[in-house]
Amino acid sequence: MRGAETRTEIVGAADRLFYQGGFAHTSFADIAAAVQIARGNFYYHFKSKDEILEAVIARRLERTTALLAQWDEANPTPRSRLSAFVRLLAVNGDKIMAYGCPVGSLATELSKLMHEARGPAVALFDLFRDWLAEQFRALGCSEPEAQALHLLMRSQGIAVLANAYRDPAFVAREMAAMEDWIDAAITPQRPAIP
Amino acid sequence: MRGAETRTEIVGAADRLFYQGGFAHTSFADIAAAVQIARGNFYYHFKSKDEILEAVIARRLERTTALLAQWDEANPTPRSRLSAFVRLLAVNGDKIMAYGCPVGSLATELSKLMHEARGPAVALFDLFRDWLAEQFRALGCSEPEAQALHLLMRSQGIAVLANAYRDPAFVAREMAAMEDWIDAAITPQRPAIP
DNA sequence: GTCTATATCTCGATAGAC
DNA sequence: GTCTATCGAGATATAGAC
Repeated sequence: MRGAETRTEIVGAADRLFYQGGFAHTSFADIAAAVQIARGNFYYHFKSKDEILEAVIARRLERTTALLAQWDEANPTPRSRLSAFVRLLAVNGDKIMAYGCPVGSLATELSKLMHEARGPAVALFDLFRDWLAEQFRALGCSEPEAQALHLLMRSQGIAVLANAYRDPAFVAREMAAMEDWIDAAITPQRPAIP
Repeated sequence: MRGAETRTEIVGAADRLFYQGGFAHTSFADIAAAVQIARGNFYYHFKSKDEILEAVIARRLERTTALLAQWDEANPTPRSRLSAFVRLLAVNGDKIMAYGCPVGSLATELSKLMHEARGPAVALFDLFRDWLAEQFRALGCSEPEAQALHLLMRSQGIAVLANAYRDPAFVAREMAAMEDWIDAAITPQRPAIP
């Protein structure tokens, strides 16, 4: 029963290497070196490289779902849950500055490769979008989906520029701006001239 | 003197193919098929694939500089110039939904490849950042560089999600939100309690 | 299950005829 | 300047011993 364990290690290493170096640029030799197994051994666990990618995306979907559930548990109010999302940019700050956002960069790469796994990769965005929309809905906002996509859009823009410029001050400033935008978005609108 | 013409065609085709399919995934065979020359002929014009990438980035820097100058000429006010930047998302809407932003996706890819041309690719961001900051400065804003990076951040986030979801309504909505943000940013602040 | 050895392909790059 | 022919490296994938 060592097999299942090896398979898990392969998927974990592939997940990390696909994030750090991209899917196409990561070879079996790279993964084999990380897991310390022979190249030929891959094909006992996976039929092809695309099948490893499928498993990596499935793993990310599981872990993201678990992360969102953990955020639900740790934060009692929808407002504090939105802050948990914003804080992810700080928690993963160093990785984002080095490699960008794992969700966005994979979706962009698979789009350019016209890879069939592009759809499943975009499903990772769906998880965040639906969870964010749920929070805005709970706060009584009028357009929870649009507001969810707006926050997702900001996180992606921040990740791209954080990776380009590698400036922690930029990330901190834009995180604060996200918090301000959230506060304004969930404040009931008053007419300009009362 | 056909040589210079061929070189220009190679760089133009490489520019388009690097954008559509990514740098690493685009082969000499792909470029050769587009320009209709033999593979071996590349090495009369370029020493290596990296040298073609250098030429592509140089071409993009030139063309972006020309675009910004054209925006300056066509728009008399700094405010209308900022709108020209926003409108780029609509002008290139179909390409962005299909391939993402050419600047952001190249910078992200070269970062993952740890390619030496990452710096020159990020210089494309600098052109937009400095030009945007110039407009905010002309409008008397207090933090023109930060505001420039904020607009750049939004355009990148919109491009990533536009490529993921391919929803023109999302792009249109976020373009309008960018215009609203600009109007609020350039409005002289009044104290909350007059 | 894991290994070694190898087949097959594509890539970037080179050599030399024209 | 452009071509054909080809090299060597590295990729995915397969075959078969253990």
